Amino acid sequence: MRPASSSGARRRTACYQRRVHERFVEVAVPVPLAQLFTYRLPPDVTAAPGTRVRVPFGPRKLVGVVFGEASPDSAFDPRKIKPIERVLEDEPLLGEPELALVRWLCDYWFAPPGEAVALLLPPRMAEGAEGPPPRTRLLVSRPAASENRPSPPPESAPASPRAAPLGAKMGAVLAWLDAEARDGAVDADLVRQATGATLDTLRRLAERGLIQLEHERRLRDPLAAADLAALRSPDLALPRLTPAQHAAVAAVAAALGRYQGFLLHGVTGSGKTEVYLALIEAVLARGEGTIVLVPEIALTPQLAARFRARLGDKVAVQHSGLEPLARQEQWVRIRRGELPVVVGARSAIFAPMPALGLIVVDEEHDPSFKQETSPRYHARDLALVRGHQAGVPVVCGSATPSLESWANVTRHKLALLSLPERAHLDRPLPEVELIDMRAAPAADPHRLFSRPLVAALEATLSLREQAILFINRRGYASSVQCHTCGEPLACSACSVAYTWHRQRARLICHYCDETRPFPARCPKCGAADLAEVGTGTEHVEETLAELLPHARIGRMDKDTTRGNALLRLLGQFRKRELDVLVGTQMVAKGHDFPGVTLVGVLAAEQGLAFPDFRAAERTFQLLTQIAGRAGRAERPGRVLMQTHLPDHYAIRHACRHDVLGFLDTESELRLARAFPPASHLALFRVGGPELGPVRDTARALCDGLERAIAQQGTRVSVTPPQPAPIERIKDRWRYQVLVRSPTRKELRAALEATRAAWEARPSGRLQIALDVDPIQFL
DNA sequence: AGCACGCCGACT
DNA sequence: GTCGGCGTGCTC
Repeated sequence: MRPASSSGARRRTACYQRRVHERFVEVAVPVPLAQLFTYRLPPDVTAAPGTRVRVPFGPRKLVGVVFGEASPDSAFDPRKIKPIERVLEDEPLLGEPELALVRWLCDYWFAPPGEAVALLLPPRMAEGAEGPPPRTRLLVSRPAASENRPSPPPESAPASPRAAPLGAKMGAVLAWLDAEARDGAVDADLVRQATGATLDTLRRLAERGLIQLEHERRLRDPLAAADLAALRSPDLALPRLTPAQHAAVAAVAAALGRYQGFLLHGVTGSGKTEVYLALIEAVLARGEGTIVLVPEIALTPQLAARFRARLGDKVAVQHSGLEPLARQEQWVRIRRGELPVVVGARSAIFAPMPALGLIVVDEEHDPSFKQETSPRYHARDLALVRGHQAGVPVVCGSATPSLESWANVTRHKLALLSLPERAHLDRPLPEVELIDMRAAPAADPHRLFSRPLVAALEATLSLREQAILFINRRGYASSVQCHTCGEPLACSACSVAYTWHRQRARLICHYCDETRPFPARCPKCGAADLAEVGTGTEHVEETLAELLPHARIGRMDKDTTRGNALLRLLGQFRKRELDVLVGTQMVAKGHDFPGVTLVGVLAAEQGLAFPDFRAAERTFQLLTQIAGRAGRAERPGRVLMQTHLPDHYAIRHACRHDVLGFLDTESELRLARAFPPASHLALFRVGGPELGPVRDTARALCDGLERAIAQQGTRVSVTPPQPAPIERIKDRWRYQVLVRSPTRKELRAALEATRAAWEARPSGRLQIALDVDPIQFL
C-alpha cells in the first residue's frame, strides 16, 4: 500500500466514489449513423435497456432508446458525455428479445441502430409520443323515462330552459331518434348526418335531458366486418387435413418449444394456409402466440379474413394502409398479450409478442420481404434469427422456394416438409400449353393474341367460366419511339423511356412519376412519326374488347387499384360480374377465384432480360404461380403461355410445374457463375447530381476495397465501378460496386476494413449506400 | 438526417 | 451595406 496524505486519500476516495455512482448508458439516437451514443445517467435515475429517453444531441433534443450499459472502458472522452435529459417511462417499452433482434440486424446489414430501433416502435411513439389515446365515439339515445314523462307545465315555460321552445333542428333530431332508434344508442355522427344537426344542438338537447350523450370506448378494427363477409371463400370450412398436411403439422408441432427452421414446400392449392392455421391453434393451446409474415401484395384482406374467420378476434392485422393510431393501438394490445396472432408484412417480424411460440413466413421467396430503404433487412432471414433467439420453430412456406432456402435445406439448416398434392381438389395441376409466338397465327393486327388463346377464351366464356390474362406491364405502351430518328421518348430526369398511359392520356415516367402529354412531333428530330412500342395491360384490355365484344373485362394493375378499388375489383370478379381479368403480377398472388378455368400468359419471357441474376428465378416463380390460378374449384383448368422464347429453362420448368427440376438447374448455374446462394454479395450504390464525382467516388471505394482484400489475403472480389442498370433517376447519377465472396466471414472482413470510407458522408450531395445481400439491382 | 458555421452573389 | 445560397463538419 502506498502511503498518502490523509487529505489526498480523502479526495481520491471522493472522486472514486463519484465515478462509481456515475452510470453510463448507450443510446440509439434517431440519426443515420452506425453507432450508439453514450450518455450519463443523472444520480438516482435508472433507465433499463428498452426505455425511451430524451437526450441532447448537438443543438437539438432527440428521443432515443437505451440499448444497454456503456462499457466502462469506453474510448470516448468522458468530459464530452452529456446527461440524459429525461426518461420517458419507468418500465422499458421494449423487451430484451426485440432489442437482441435489432442488434443482430444492425450487425449483419450494417444498419444504423437509431433507424433500426424505430422498427420496434409504432410510428408516433418512436418520436416520443405517449401511448395511443383511447378512441371514443359519441352515442345518442333517448332516455327511457322521457317517453312517459308528461310535458312540463306551461306556466314554468319562460323560467325553465327545459321548456324553452324547441328549435327546428332539435325537433328534427328527436323525431329522427324516435323513428330510427327507439331502443338503443346511435352514433352521433349518424344523427348529425341524417338531421343536419350540429354537435352543439345535440349538447343543448342533452342539457335539457331530452337525449342522452355518452362516450363509448371502441377499438380500432383494421378489418371491417363488411370486408370479411365479401371475401369469405366457400371452401373455408374444411379443416380436415390431408395426410401430407397432417405430417407437416405433426413435424412442426413436435418442434414447438425449441428452434427448428422448416421449409414447407407445397404446390399451389396444396393447403399451406390450413397447415399454418392448425399450427397456430396448437400454439394458442400452449398459451403462446404466432407471428405470420406475408408478402406485401398478398396482404389482400382475403388471407387476413381467413385467419379472422378461424381464429376470431385474436388476430392483429398489420396493413400498410393502417392508420397510425390503429397501428399504435394494435402494438399495445399485442404487447399486452391480447392479440396472440399477428399477420403482417415484413415489419411484423418486430411485433412485441410476449410468449412467442411460432413464426410463419408465407411465400418466403417473395422479394418484398427485403426492405429496400435503410435500414435494409430481410424479414425472412430475420424471422429465422428471431426464432433461433426465442427458441421457437420457424416455418417458411412456398410453392416455389427461393434458391437460398433450398440451399439451406441441402445444408440441413432447414427441414423440408412437402405437400405434393392439391388438397381437397381432385384435380391435378392444370395442363400448360406453350404457344410459340414466332410460329403461331395471330388473332389481331398487333399480334398480341394467338388464335389458340382467343379460341380458348371464347370457349371459356361460352361455358360461362372465367379467365385471367397476365401481362407484366402496366400502361398502354412501354415506350413511344420516333420512326424517323429511332429515339424513344425518355424522361428528362431519368434514363428511362416514358410509358404511354392512354387512359390518362399522359406519358409517365415510372421512376419519378413525371408526366407529360403525347407530343405531336419528335422532340429530337421534329418528325411527326411517333409510334407506340411494347404492350401493357391497357392495350391488352383494349384489344381483347375488340376480339371478344361481349366479354365483360376488368383490368387489375397499379393504376386501377388505388384505394379500395382492388377490393371492389376482386369482389366483382369473384361474383362473376366480370368474365376476364387482365392484370400484372397482382393477379398471380394468392387470390382464390373458383370460377377461373383459363389462364393466359401473354409474354412469358418478359422479365428474363432483366439485368439481375435472379431474373430466371423470378420468372419461374411468377409463371408457376400464375399457372396455379387455373382450375381451383370443381372444373379442370387450362393454361396457355404465349412466348417468343419457348426453350428457356425457366419457362419449360414452369410449364411442367417442375419446381425441383428448376431448383436443380438454377442451383448449378448459380454455382457455376458464383452467385448466391453459392456466394455472398454486398452492393455499394453511389449516387449524386454529377456524373464525375459519382464515378470517382465509386472508383475510390473500389480501390479501397481491393487494398483491404489484398491485405487480408481473402478470396473476395470486387467489380469495377459500373453504372447502375438505370444510370440516372430523378436527376441523380447512379454507380455501383459489387462485392462478392465465397464466405460470409471474408465478405464481412472486407466491409469492416473499409468502413471509414463508406460510412462517412462524402462531400457534396453524394451518397454511398451499402446493401448486404442485395435483391434489387436496378 | 438535421443543424450551425462560414464564406461568396443580388437586393430591400 | 445585409439576406441567403449550399459546401463542410459534427453530433455522446
